[in-house]
Amino acid sequence: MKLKIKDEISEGTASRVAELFNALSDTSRILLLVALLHHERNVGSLAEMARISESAVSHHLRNLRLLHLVRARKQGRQVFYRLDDDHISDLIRSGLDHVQHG
Amino acid sequence: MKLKIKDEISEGTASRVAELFNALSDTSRILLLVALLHHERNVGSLAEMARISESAVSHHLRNLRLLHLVRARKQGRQVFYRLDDDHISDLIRSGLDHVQHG
DNA sequence: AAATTATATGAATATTTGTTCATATATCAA
DNA sequence: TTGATATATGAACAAATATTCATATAATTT
Repeated sequence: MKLKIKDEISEGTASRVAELFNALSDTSRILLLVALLHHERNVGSLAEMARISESAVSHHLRNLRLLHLVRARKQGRQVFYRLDDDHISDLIRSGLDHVQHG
Repeated sequence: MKLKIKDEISEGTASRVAELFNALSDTSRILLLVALLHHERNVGSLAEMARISESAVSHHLRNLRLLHLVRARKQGRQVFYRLDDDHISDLIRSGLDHVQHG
C-alpha cells in the first residue's frame, strides 16, 4: 500500500531522513550492511568482507548502532551484529536494485 | 516480489549504491526531492521550499541530474525539474516512512 | 597471574562537500 | 539595443567525516 506524502515536510524531518541515508552513503558501510543481509556476523568477519581494519569496522558499527540500523549481541569476547529490522534490509535491497537494474 | 541478493557484492557495486544514497544524505536535497514528489517545479520555487539560495539549489540539482535522480525541462527562461523515475520517489518515501513510523 | 584475543575508543589527519560570492549565459521585455 | 530576470558555474572557505594509529577494556586461555 502506497501512502500519500505531503510535498512539504519540516526541516527536522528532512534532517532525520538525510541522517538515515547518510548512514548508507559510504562504500564500506554498504559492504558491511550487505554482509548482514542474511546472517549475523562478528566484527572480524565483517572486517574481512569489507576489507577494512577492525578498528574502522568498529567505528562504523558504532554509528550504525546509534541510528538503530544494526543490533549487537555479545557472546564471549565476540560481538555479533545483525540488521536491526526488516525495513533496513528493504532499503538496502532497493538501493542495490536501483543500481543493478532499474 | 522480493529478489534474493547475494550477501557479498563487488566494491564497485557497493560504491555505486553508496553514491546513490549519498545523493539523499543532505537535508536540503531531501527538501528539494520531497518538493518534487508530486509536481515538477522551477528552480526559484525549489529555492523557496528548501530555504536556500537559488545558486545552492542549482548546484544540488546539477549533482542530482548527473546521477539521473532528476530530469530538467526548459521552458522560456525557467527550468522545471522533476524526479527522474518512480524508483526514486519510492526510495524517498521509504526513508520518510522509516523516520516517521517504523 | 600473565598472556592472548576480540572489540572499542579518542585523537589526528586527509578528503569530501555544502554554501556563498562573483560572474557568466540565456531568454524575454521595453 | 538595453535592461531585467532565471538559471548555471567556478573558486574559495568552513564544516563534516572515514581511516589510521595508539591505547583501552573485557573475556578467555595457559
